[in-house]
Amino acid sequence: MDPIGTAAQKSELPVKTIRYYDEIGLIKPQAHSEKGYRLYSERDIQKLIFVRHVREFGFSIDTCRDLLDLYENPHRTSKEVKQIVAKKLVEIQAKIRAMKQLHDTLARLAHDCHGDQRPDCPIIEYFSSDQAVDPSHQKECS
Amino acid sequence: MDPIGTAAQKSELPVKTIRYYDEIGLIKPQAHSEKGYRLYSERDIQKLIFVRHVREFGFSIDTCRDLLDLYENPHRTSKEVKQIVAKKLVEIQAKIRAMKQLHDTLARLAHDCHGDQRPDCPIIEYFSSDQAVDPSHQKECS
DNA sequence: GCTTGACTCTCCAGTGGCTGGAGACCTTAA
DNA sequence: TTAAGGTCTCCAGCCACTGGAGAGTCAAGC
Repeated sequence: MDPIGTAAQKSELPVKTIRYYDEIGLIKPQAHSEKGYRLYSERDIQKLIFVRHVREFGFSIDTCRDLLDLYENPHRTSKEVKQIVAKKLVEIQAKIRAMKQLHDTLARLAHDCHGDQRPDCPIIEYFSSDQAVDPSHQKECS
Repeated sequence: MDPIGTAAQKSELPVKTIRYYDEIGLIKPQAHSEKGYRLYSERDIQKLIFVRHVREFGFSIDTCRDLLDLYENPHRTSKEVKQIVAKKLVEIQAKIRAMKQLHDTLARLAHDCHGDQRPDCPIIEYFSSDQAVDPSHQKECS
């Protein structure tokens, strides 16, 4: 049973984040010391590592909850897990497409811009124009 | 001189957002009515549209401020504008690369997962393993 | 003139997922 | 015994809004 600092080292998560996960009920320490210190079991630390990985893939805390439930449930089906991941894959694909559009439009504008001492600038003109439209029709990272 | 609702229609921004831009000093209305209603000039509305476009490309409000200054400044150099865009392009490229990594890793895991009624699941195993590393070494959209 | 409905105002709270800091308490080693 | 470091709770802030309450204002129709 490790105090929070040790759990932080083992899980490679900040202490603050681990306390936050406790607060929101994502991962609660198995026990508390007499003086109220959080005490994390090895199993708890495995869960912290699990959540860190899941978060690194951009899943929300809510999805972490779902995946953690599946992780803990011996009667889970791989179908459930795969569905969650498949949905995320579609999201990621959409974001990549949108960001490529943003990139290409910006790159074209930058290419057309002289980048010299004169004020004339197709980039500014593009942002000013009434016709300019978000090329992806959705915001980056939204 | 339009009240905020009309400015919202013309700029295609929510009323709340326009009030927020006033509050943070990004775009202040040219005038106020006797009763304290915000009144936006055509120039103000052009700035709102400008900022909407810039935001749609994922630039921060702070960068909007910089670009708005350049937009307003007849002595700007296109070099300054191009530098800002070039920096953003590098950011976007990095994010696209990172997201592609995430995508490919997730896609591989999904491919390897049977997605049936059994609990065995390479996705869960990957998230559980101590060795699993964020393939991009940076979080999505951070 | 009166009512109705749409518009606007300010102020406060919430979003997600933390992060930082204050101030108090606890533990451990020299 | 003292100092350093760890931990606790609580509150505030980040970004860029968004939602809602409650009050005031405006324009149209009767």
